[in-house]
Amino acid sequence: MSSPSSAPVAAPAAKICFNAQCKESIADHIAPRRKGWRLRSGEIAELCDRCSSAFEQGTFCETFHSNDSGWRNCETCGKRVHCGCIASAQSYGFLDAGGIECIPCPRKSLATASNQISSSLMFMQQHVPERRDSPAKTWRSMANPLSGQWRQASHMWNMTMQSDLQQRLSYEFDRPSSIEKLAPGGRHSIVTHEKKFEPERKITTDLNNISQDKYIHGNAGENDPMSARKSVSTDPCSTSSIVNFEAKPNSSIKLQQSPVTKENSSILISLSASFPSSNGVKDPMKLSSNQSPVQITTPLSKQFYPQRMNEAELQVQMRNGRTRVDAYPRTQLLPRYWPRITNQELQQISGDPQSSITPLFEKMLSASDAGRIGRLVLPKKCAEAYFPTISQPEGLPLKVQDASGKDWIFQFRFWPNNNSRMYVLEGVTPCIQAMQLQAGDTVTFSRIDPEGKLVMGFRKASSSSNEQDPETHKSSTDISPPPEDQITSLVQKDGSTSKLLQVPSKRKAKALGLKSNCLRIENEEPMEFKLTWEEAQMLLCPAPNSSPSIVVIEGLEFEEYEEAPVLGKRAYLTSDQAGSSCSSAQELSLEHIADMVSCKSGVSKKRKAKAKGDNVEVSDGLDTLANLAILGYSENHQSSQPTTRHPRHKPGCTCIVCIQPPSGKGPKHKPHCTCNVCLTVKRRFRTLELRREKRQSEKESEMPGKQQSPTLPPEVLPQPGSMDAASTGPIDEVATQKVTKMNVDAVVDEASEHRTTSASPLKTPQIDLNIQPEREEETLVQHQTVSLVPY
DNA sequence: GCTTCGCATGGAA
DNA sequence: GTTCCATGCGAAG
Repeated sequence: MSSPSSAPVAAPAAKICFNAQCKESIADHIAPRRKGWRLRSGEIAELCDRCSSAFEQGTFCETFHSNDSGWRNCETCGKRVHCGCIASAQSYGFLDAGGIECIPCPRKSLATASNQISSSLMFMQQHVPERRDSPAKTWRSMANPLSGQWRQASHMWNMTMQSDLQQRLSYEFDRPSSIEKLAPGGRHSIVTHEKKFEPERKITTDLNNISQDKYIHGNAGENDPMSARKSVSTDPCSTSSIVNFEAKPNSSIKLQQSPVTKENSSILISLSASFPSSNGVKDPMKLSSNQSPVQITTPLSKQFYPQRMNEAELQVQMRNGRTRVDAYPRTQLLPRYWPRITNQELQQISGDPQSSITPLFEKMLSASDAGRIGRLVLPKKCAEAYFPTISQPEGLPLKVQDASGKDWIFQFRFWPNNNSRMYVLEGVTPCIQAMQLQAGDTVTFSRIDPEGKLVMGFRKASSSSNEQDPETHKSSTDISPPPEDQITSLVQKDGSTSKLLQVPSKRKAKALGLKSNCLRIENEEPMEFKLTWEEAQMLLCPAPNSSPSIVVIEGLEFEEYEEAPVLGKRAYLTSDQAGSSCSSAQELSLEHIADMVSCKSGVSKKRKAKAKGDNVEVSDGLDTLANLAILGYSENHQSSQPTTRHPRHKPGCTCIVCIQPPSGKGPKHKPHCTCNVCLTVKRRFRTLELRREKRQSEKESEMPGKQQSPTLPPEVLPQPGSMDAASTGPIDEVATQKVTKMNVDAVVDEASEHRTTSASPLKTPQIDLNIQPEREEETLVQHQTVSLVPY
């Protein structure tokens, strides 16, 4: 350290220590200047010896800023880190799951940590009552699917003891309200952590936090050998007991003796550790929609339903002769049930920024789930882990909120099955229909805290198709967060003329019902669905029950739809009852068309019953396939939330759909209107016109007298005057109107972007915005006789 | 005859 | 071998 005695001899060479609270003079001709932190200017702060030493030793802020605000604790080692000044700005990093971590932490030995975890858990295991049904299966991370860090860490935990411990500790684990309720004032709330470094402080936290911490930093046992301190409190509301696992600073787990042996008592176990919340407000594993990145509570907990579970149920949680805690390994959910909900979905569901949402599980709908029976088979472990305990087969009604905030009442029940139970949610048909779900789609169950509300979200097959097959989690050590944006990026990078989507064949095939004739994918290899843009366009039809509003632009009328177009209906047309291919709209009967249009909810049961044949099954599968062409459909498509946003489009999109106000709202368009909507429509129409002319001229020059596409054999080419290549017969006007009504943008948007962009002043008396751009030459000709726009 | 309910069955994990 | 669960199927309404 420098001292005042080292003051500069020559004044011009003297400098002042950059530390404002020091201001020691530095004489560079006596001793080289010591470097400190990097300044915003890019230079390095020059410090005196004393300050520099403190900085190098990491005690600078402790010395000079101890009373300042901004102190936080490293999520890993618990060390205090000052986050409120530039001097320490590079001494810590933000964790994905929230909180901060001092830089040296990740450098610590992982192997050491792993060993210590083993020993710790072994020790704990010895003190936990034996389970009769403790499976000797490898525990797989149930942890936050968005936390790659934790998932990687937990993946190293392939130990039975972990599994067992996890099962024991999971019960009531992340249920702050219940914990607080059961042990009022006894411990810190999970949700409200304060960040102070208190050696013996007890903070309920998640096992995953601790395990993660141990794994990453490996200092758990180094500085603080495991010590046990019994801390048992009796649940005031039931016979449940609370077992606290406490930890000193820098230790991860301190074993508490498990006191619970009563057959009919429940165990409420929590872990106490000195790893305070990262954000100082909420549990780091909790999600708050206003947090970014999104943090999710690990789906370990047994959901508590104070509003439903009476005391008797709490006390009598035996099932099949087993106690509740011994019932089943609640946390050993199969990977396919791991919630892989995306940030967007979570935030959409959460709504209230003050609430945190805990993804519980998800399930891909089977054919029977999505069928008419109205029974959604629940994975047993999920049902027992996250739903209320039911002792009678009749079960109880369960209120579930969907993503749009609508409440649904399902009957949560079970029936005996092979000395076991089969859990179902009954009465889900309306909800599934409202969500337009089908086999292959995924429903997600989450819980919103603190109210404990069950929320059911969904993800269309299009959104999940690119997600990593959960089965791969078994072997993969590199578990990455859910590819929430994969779909988008996929399409964006292949957005020219085709959408490439991959479907995990195994899962898909299973979800669609191997026993049935639903779309069955035999190949283990990922199946690629390639849709040309034209094909995708042909899948579009107006949303059911949506009525267009007419917008007049330059004397032309356009139909505007509030709801996004429905995709996948082309698939319905591809097979008739006889199984023959039908690719032309005019071959449809009116009934088919009506079925198609009323796909949302207007299909009567009888009609659906009649459609039980291959036709519908094929359509189901192909509908799913067709839906792959959409992005974010499930997220944005909420019939209860009117929007003009096209499902493929993202915030900030300036396309015609996204920039126009909802139908019936906003200013009326006049022929010379110069609003964005009108300008866009005009520009794109001109583009189409120009392209049509260009192609016509090309055809005439290259193939005079021949009106067919060079890529198609003559036998499949449209006859003169036909609507398009797929339309070879007379056109049912009603059918045409229904089939071809679609959002303006859905048709012309990509046409203008993927094709010529030069403008043309050409106009035609009628603009058919329902044309297929590849066929616009024929379509526009057809316009002379077929108008889809009501006058 | 249709729908719903409850259970059984059997393939898959 | 056990358990789970998708689905079939018969009985009842």
